[in-house]
Amino acid sequence: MKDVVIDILKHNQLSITDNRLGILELFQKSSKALSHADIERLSEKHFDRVTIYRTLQTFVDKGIIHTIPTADNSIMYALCKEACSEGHHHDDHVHFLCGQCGTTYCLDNISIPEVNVPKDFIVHQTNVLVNGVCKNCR
Amino acid sequence: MKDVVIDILKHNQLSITDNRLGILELFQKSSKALSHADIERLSEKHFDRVTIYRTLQTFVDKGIIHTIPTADNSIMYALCKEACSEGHHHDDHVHFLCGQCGTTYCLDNISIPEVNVPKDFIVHQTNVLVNGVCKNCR
DNA sequence: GTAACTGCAAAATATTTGCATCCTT
DNA sequence: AAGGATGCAAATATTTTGCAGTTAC
Repeated sequence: MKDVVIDILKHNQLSITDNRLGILELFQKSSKALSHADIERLSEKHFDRVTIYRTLQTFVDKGIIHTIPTADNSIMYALCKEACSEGHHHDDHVHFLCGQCGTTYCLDNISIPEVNVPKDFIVHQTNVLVNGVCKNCR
Repeated sequence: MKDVVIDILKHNQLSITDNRLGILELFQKSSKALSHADIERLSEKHFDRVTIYRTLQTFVDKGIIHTIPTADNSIMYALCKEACSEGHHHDDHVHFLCGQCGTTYCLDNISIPEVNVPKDFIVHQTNVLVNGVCKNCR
């Protein structure tokens, strides 16, 4: 586990620090997307609020995690698949938000359907956010 | 124009006030989605910041406007189609966010494709957010 | 040793709440 | 007249910035 996390940091030319290891492990351990508040709450050692902001931003910039647009506009983060690289995200999977427990899932296996936009528009990326009830809450 | 706006308010048992008329007209006039900041900036009479918050919330509750989940997690609002009613939104259209000018469009004519989720999940609503470049910016 | 990272303080920004006043019906 | 809507002040919450001290390499 820790090795994987260290590898990720090395691959992205980031120095190995407690903070980054801890936060990245949280993502590894979690099958769900995490908010800034989740991270503050879940991490055993207390990480400074500001450092968490900066770490998350760094990870997003490096393509290690991605943000998820949610219906209630809270910011959620989740690990990217390998295809992501700096400045270029390819998270073309479906996100599912459970209205009961508030959990956000990345449904990695389900690919995004083609969406037809007007001819004059250029599509870079498509996000699909499904709201409903997850398997644990029904 | 004003008549339409007044009708909308009446249909929703909301009293007719300058504030609501003004904000609702902004949405009518705009082909794009608006943020709280947009509304503060665009409205001719200065509306109190707090009142705008409350008005937007009221409109969302009543199903007059809906929020749009954006990739950068700013909150955008746009008029709902008639099918929306209190507590129940049916905005199953595609939202398009232009990375150049930052404009959010509701592509009303383009319906949401079916998304297959795991059998254990119940789908209530699907949002599709397309990022790219709009016709004006290419 | 040096550059990058962190934590604290504080600034800037965004959102919510309470309450007295005003406006719509 | 009565209830809802507004605006102001202020409380909270969220995010950003500056900087000095610490850590990774």
